[in-house]
Amino acid sequence: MTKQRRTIIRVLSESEDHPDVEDVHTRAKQLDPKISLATVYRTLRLLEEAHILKCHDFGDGKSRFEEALTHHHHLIDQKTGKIVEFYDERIETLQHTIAKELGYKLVDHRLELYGVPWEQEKET
Amino acid sequence: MTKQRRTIIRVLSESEDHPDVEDVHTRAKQLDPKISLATVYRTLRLLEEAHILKCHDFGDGKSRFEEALTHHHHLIDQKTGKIVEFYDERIETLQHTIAKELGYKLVDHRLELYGVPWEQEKET
DNA sequence: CTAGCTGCAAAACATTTGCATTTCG
DNA sequence: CGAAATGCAAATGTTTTGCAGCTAG
Repeated sequence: MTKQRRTIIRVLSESEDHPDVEDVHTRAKQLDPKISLATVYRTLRLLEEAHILKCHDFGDGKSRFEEALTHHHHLIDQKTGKIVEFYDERIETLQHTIAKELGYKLVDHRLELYGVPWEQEKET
Repeated sequence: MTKQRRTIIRVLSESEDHPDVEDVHTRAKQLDPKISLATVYRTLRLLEEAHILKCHDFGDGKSRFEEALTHHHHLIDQKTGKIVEFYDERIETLQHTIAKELGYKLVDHRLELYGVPWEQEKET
């Protein structure tokens, strides 16, 4: 448990959004200016493997991280890029049912909705 | 409409799986040995933008492609890497409902299930 | 003290791009 | 012919790694 790891954990626990690695590095440097990008990468991977963080890929080529405190999914606002978190028991149940119907035990799942604010369906 | 593009389209329409770019390039070279990787990348992007192909990211860092003939989702077998395709109206409906409840019009969505064959839930 | 972590710079990937050349229509 | 596509190699962006020095316990 080094100073750098504590710093990175703190950055994530103080983040309300879904920062990418660069973001985490920038925020971490605020607290410890000489922390390196490699350490950020290594620590994030470590924390993800320990199921302390969740890693997402929202379509841009970057990995975004958040604490794995609660299980939830994301709706990405195509207009503004805003990310709305949600949890819905009906989805959870249905996914287990479907997996079972296909002969599988559900181990994990990924769900992302992409939407535009209602009443605003014009294209770019 | 060049020979290379025809070749790449043919490769995809003859593929039953979800090849990554390297796979497509390898298969295309069978038909036209001097086709370049850059052309494969350019053409795949083009076909995706034309909604002729769908691009997926199943967790390894590679883009995998398939024809966009039918709307469906994927269950990835964690044991064997096998990909099972499925379509379920209940999921479709529910996703629209949830988006609407959050104040959004659903434009697109991504769903992947990760599972292990039933009766075989041991870890690696 | 010493196993394990860090920082740095270099390497490894997947993907994109500039440009001279070729091809399609 | 002229616009658009190709091939090559170099560039890009993200993530990983080798290694010497530093740190926590």
